[in-house]
Amino acid sequence: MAPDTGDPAPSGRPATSVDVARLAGVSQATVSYVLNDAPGVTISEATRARVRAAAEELGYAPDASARTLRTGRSDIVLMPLLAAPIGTLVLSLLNELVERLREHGLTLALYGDARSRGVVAARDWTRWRPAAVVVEAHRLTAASVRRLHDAGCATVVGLGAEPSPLVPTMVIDDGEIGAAAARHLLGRGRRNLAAVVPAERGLDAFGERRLGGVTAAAQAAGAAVRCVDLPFDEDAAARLAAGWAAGGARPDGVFAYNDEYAMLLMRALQDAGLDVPGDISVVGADDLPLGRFLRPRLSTVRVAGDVTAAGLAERLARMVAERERDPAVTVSLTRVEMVPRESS
Amino acid sequence: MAPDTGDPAPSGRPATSVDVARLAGVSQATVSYVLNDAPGVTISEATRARVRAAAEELGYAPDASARTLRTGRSDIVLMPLLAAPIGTLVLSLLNELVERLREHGLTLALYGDARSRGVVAARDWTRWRPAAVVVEAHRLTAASVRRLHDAGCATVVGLGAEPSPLVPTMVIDDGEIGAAAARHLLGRGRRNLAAVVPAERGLDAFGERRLGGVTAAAQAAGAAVRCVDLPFDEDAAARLAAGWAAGGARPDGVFAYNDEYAMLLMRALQDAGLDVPGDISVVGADDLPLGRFLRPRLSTVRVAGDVTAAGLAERLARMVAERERDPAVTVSLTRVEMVPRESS
DNA sequence: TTGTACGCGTTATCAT
DNA sequence: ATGATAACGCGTACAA
Repeated sequence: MAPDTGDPAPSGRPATSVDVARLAGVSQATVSYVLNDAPGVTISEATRARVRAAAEELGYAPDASARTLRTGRSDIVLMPLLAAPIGTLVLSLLNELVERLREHGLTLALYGDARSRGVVAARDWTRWRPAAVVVEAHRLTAASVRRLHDAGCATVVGLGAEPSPLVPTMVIDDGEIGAAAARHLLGRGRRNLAAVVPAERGLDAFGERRLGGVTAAAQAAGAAVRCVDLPFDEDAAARLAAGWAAGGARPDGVFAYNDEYAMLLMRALQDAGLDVPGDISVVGADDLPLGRFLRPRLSTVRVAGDVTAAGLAERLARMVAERERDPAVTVSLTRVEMVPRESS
Repeated sequence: MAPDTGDPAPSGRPATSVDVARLAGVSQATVSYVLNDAPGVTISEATRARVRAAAEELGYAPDASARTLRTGRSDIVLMPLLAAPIGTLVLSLLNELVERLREHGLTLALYGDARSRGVVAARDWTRWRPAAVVVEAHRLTAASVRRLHDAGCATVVGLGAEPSPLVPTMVIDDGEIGAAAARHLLGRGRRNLAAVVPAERGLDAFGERRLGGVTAAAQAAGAAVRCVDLPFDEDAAARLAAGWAAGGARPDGVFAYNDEYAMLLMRALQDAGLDVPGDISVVGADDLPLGRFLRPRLSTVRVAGDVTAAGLAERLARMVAERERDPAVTVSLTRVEMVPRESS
């Protein structure tokens, strides 16, 4: 561990701008001007240097609350807790997103209040005077958006399946995922489709959307889709597969909610003596690396391949800077791509 | 969408405690006393009711920065960005952890500065006067811990492979994972072990630790361990498997860095005509649900099965309340459990 | 460049 | 027993 040569004066409380001013022999105002590169003030280079040296020597870092209190706006991007589905997408980017936001001077704060919405929630969110609030669009109301703006929030960004009429939205279109899978299966000549979704639906509107996409695409092609609720459980999958193996109304193409469900299902089908894709084609979603280790390799729908944390952070920073409030603005987080492999 | 009956007066800027005082016909101080249930002051129930009603009517929420500025401490738990390995464990709990922290009045803020450490980093972290900082222990130094405490931080919690001499630590003991796997393989009569770890080591001291555990356990039993660097890549795995199938010095038991590596490896071994576990036993780590869908089912080492987000939040809240600073305090986040299945 | 008012909630001190 | 007054924390920005 390297020796830690930090503050030469690790004494008592952190230094304030007054301390810096005293050490540099200038006024507190000058310190502020220099360190913020304030426009419209002229300060000699010599003074600037003295101030900066003093700040460095004292290890000065401006108190965020004091600055926020004065300016009425913090550098916080507040993300009230995301419900599971959106969470998985964003969470996978989280590590890098945080870092990238930092490069734009923004701090990500997570807020845990999954159940409240509307103005009641907005009251809470405004307590830190965030520069931006990024939240599932369905938790917003006209009044809550107004409240956030009134509190100095530069931009309120919605997340959801479709553009919000209230705020600029980042759209996560799960319907398109199901649709891509369905079109693929139909293109392979499958006419009798099934969609396997988690048994506990309603918990996530996610599966619902993916299912909706399948249905729409199939109907457009005049094909049938049946929906199968399946707990994530080997026994349940085995029962389902046994039924299909026994010859009951067996689909010839299945879209699974995600790759994990696809793997569960494929395993069960094979154990029941069915051939994949001979008897039944299987398509998953999310493109887990593990899908390639199956035999046959799992076909899947890849999502958001080109949505990078850097890009998101960049976009967010711009929306803050420009106080973007136009509900017509939408950013699509889901670029969907079918990845055909051997299972279909 | 429900109608949003929030503030009856959605006017201009958010209400302040002065507004509440005026409406309730009391002083600003009284508002503070009432809403904070201040001890040592006596205020009539009638007044309390008036204050609360006024606050409710105005949709009053105290400004967090003002409160922080005054008290010198915020309700923020700051987690400077975590490097990959620890990230996966914590990240999986993140959603719920955030919510649970909220129940204790704490807000989680993520901070993106992965590369700085010591006092330089601590300066940055103190800007929000966090109630707690939770960070990888190796990024701390004596001076930085002092700085954090000086800035009012109630507790600094380290994360790491071993207890830190500086702060109470949450220990993630990866060595024990490798050791559990090795003991299991040895107990199955395997004497010629291999550990498969990611090719780009050093990037994560994680694999290093798991490997160390394997080695130690094997040595204790007088068995051999060879270390194999493997890129996460089907071709590389195929080449490795082909070599072993050709009869070269083939191990009879393999511990893979994690379940994903185990799946990659098992697939390659089987494709190369080797029998698992007949020729080679395979053990992974992390207990991914998908391991059960392999044939044979994947044996694995389960980690942190009983570390819940609620428990962590509870612990953290207590450490804040008690200003826990004793480096002797350690919380183990890794309870390791061998889960034998068919692959070993 | 500097003096100073200001933003808002907390708490010690003082007055009924 | 109840509640008001006022100082304070720290950085920012306007008037001087």
